[in-house]
Amino acid sequence: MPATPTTLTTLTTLDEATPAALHPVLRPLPPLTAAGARLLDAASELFYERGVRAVGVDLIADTAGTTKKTLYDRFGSKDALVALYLLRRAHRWREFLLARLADAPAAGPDRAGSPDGTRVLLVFDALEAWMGGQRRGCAFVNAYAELGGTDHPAVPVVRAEKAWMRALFDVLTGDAGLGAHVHLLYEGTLVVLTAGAGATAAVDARRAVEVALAG
Amino acid sequence: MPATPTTLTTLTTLDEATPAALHPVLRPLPPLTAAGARLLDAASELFYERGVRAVGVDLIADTAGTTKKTLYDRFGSKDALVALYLLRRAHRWREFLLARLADAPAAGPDRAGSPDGTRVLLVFDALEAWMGGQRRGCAFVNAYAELGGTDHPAVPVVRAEKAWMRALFDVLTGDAGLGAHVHLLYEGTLVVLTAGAGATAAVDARRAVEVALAG
DNA sequence: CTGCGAGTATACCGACCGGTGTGGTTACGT
DNA sequence: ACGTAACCACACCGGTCGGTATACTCGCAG
Repeated sequence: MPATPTTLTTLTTLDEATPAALHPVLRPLPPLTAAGARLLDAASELFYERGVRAVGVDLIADTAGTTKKTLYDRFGSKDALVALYLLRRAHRWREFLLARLADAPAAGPDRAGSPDGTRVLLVFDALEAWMGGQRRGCAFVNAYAELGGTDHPAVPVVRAEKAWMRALFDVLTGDAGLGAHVHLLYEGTLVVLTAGAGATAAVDARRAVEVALAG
Repeated sequence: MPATPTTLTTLTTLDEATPAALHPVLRPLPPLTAAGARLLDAASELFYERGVRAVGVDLIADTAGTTKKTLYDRFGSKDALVALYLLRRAHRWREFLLARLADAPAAGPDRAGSPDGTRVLLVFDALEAWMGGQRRGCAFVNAYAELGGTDHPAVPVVRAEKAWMRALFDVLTGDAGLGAHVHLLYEGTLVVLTAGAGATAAVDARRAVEVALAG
């Protein structure tokens, strides 16, 4: 029984998928001052590329062209900055994804025999475009790997993001079992794209999704 | 094109799955002195539970009831100790898994219509037994999350482990496409078991594997 | 008896960690 | 003219990081 509420599984249509209304952890982003925005930008890139614990606040402040003082005035702590980094990334990924899905024909749920290029496959297309050949994988999985055993404020953000993706696949497929199957493929694809030895993960994933939808 | 050789994909029978012969990275484990074994044991638990970067060498030496001097005399560096931790874990997981598979009927490859309880499902049973309700997930994925962007000696160990699992699924299914599908489900299951919000990952995975094998 | 590998104990190193404090400079709203 | 929020520069804090050095004890094989 997770600490965060799981009202997400009641999601039934894409229109309800505005994250803030669905999950208190996925609150709207706070406004940022000029230096604050530079700090969050610098921190986001450094955190993603090198890991959360490997990046110190001095480096963040220097990269942003500002000072530690300003960092702590704006964000209060490094932990809060980490949580905000993941929160903003989750928002941006959802916007990126929903914008692509909004252009889809999107009649009924995606099942066997639906028109080619189902919305589920669009998610995997979006994932590939989002990743763009990067080798650092899923920011949420990475952060959880570093912080999972703690009560760090970023942990519930990670769980909320994963729950939202699962709920999205449930909606797109109209079937909880199928949604779970595709969600497992989605998470597996992210891992193999990153730490896998072969380069065929993307095409493997597409074929697997097609098999799952046809089953 | 990964730096490590990928001769693993030529694996065709389970008998060839002795890791040392297959992949130079998965070399046999070096012998350990008494204090060395205590150090590696302590380091393994601490690394897995808290993450590689979050654990200092002082803590490892104290936990093992020895000193930093001995640690550096035996292992040379923290990086080498980390790589050895993952290497030993990979060996133990493979032994655990292959022992369970050796008891299976194991006629031909697992496909649709094969006897209930295929060997592929045995892998997922073994995974669940191996994890045993832990919430810290895959040690290799976690380590890669912390070290992936570097040239740390543990990185090739992680890639070799993932490549070996992929090759194993290819052998068990007798079909590269199907092996890829099941491997994605395997990696996804590990992630969702760990960072997922719901507790149904294990049963979801079993059902998804059955669908994949039947497809 | 000697040499040596293993282990213990402890002190030390420079670098970096997250976080705070002080003081001063802009720009803006009232 | 005044207060205030945002920002910068810089010094400082205790603690921890990975790694090294010195000196000593023990068991064992030649």
